[in-house]
Amino acid sequence: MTSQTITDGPRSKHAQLRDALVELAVHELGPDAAIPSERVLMSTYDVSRSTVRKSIDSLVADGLLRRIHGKGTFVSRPRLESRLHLASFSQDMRRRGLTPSTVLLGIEPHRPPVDVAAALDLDDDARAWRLDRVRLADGQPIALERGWYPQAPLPDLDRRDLSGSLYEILKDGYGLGIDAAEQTLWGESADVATARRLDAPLHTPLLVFRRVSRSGDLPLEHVVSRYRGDRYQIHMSLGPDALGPAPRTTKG
Amino acid sequence: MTSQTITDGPRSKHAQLRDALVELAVHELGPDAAIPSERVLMSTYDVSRSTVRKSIDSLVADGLLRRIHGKGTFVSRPRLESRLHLASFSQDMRRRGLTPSTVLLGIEPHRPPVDVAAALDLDDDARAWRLDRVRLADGQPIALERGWYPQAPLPDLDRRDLSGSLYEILKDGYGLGIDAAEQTLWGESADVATARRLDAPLHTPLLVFRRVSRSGDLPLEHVVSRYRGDRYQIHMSLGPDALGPAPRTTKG
DNA sequence: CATCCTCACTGGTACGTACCAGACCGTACC
DNA sequence: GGTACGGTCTGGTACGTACCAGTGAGGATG
Repeated sequence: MTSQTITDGPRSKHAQLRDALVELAVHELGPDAAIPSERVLMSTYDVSRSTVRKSIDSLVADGLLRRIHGKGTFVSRPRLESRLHLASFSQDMRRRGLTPSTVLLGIEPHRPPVDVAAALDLDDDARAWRLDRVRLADGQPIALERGWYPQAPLPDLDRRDLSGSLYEILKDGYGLGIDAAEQTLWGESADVATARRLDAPLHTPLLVFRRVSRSGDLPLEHVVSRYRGDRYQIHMSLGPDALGPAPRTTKG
Repeated sequence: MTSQTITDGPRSKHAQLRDALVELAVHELGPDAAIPSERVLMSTYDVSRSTVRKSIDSLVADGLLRRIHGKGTFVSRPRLESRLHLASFSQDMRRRGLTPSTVLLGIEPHRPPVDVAAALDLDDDARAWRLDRVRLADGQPIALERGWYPQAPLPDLDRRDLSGSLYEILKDGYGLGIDAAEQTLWGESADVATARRLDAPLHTPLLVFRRVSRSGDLPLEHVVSRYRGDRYQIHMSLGPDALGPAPRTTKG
């Protein structure tokens, strides 16, 4: 029984309930199982129905649950859960039913390398925040990230709480929501420093993402993330709408 | 003036309001403009605030609007069109400006492993074609593939010319075009046999794709491809679209 | 036995209310 | 002039109520 109670506090009730439902769906129930009805959840957690619905709404949007009118709300098949889209690490992990956390290694202003400066549209002598973090899922190290962020639009970034979703800080703290990104992916093998940070053996295969993210036309992030290839997988659905009208595969 | 009234009827109010807001945001306002506040929209359209919020919620989820607490709700910049590609190796390489070629290692009927049989909807004792190939780009080995194909819908597959695009054979030879796939990607490190086949050093980082492809409801292919992580990169454009992954391969 | 109807569930829509929290501006104060 | 404060905008959270609509089981009816 994990029906922890929902309390008033800094964390919203629907966020707490959402976590409880993820826990329930992933760890106690399984794919295709029905979760308790909305009215049952109301009394179980002592919240209103609109709060229950808001929690479920977000999990449906994330693909973890699906609703069937007149029948109930059900846990989705895992393979439909994770699609490759513009998600932050935190969102990504929650969608997989894992609890994200972060170890902050450091944030300091530095002069970025030329390729980073070019990607962020910075002058050669400009400085930028250099943020190093280890990202964990259920307490296990998954990824090592080095991100670069321009200083001008993001003053005092070093005074923020950088243990959570940076995308939420950008959006809620600066009004700069990430809405597009270009990403390149390749493979590497872990060197000594990376292996130590990820608590992994030397030469562990890594999935390396280089991402440049924008808010509108403004480049806000250049981040290289090294994921443990043995613990992290990417799922993609290549659906029929991806093919376009032509019978042969689309180009460009 | 496009403030059409919201009426009771078969179409929900929040859906009508949503359309009205799209019209307003796209055709009357523009990027970065503020839409009327929620309380103004309430009285303008004579609906409750929760209905207003529900309409805005869905447009925020779609990326058309963004909210800033204390300031207002604003029209987003148009988001990237992102489509994914269901490309074969041959198509993929040609798009990169490289010449694809193939070394056929062998094709034989075998009893597939249980996970493969399950993915292909085969009985436990059924046999399937097992096809091993090395894929090259401009003469250099890039990927090692092991594919499984059901025998029943694909008689005489072993008599075809398997040095080119298998997807073209399926489509032109059997009338079975691949129109959907599920793909999973992770990292591995090359073992001795794989390294030799790819003419690569031991422990070369690999990008491993497992793909199950379908023609309609019929699973036609289960293939595991091991790409050299140092020679092969994947490039993708990511939009905020929750539905829309968008791997777009480019030259690495 | 088959069919229809009712009823008790499920989620879906919509309302109104209350209060909290962030952003901004003008004014009073130092 | 600069600062602090308060009023008043903004969106955010949460409650309760009412009723509509789809589903399915079980009983009444032919």
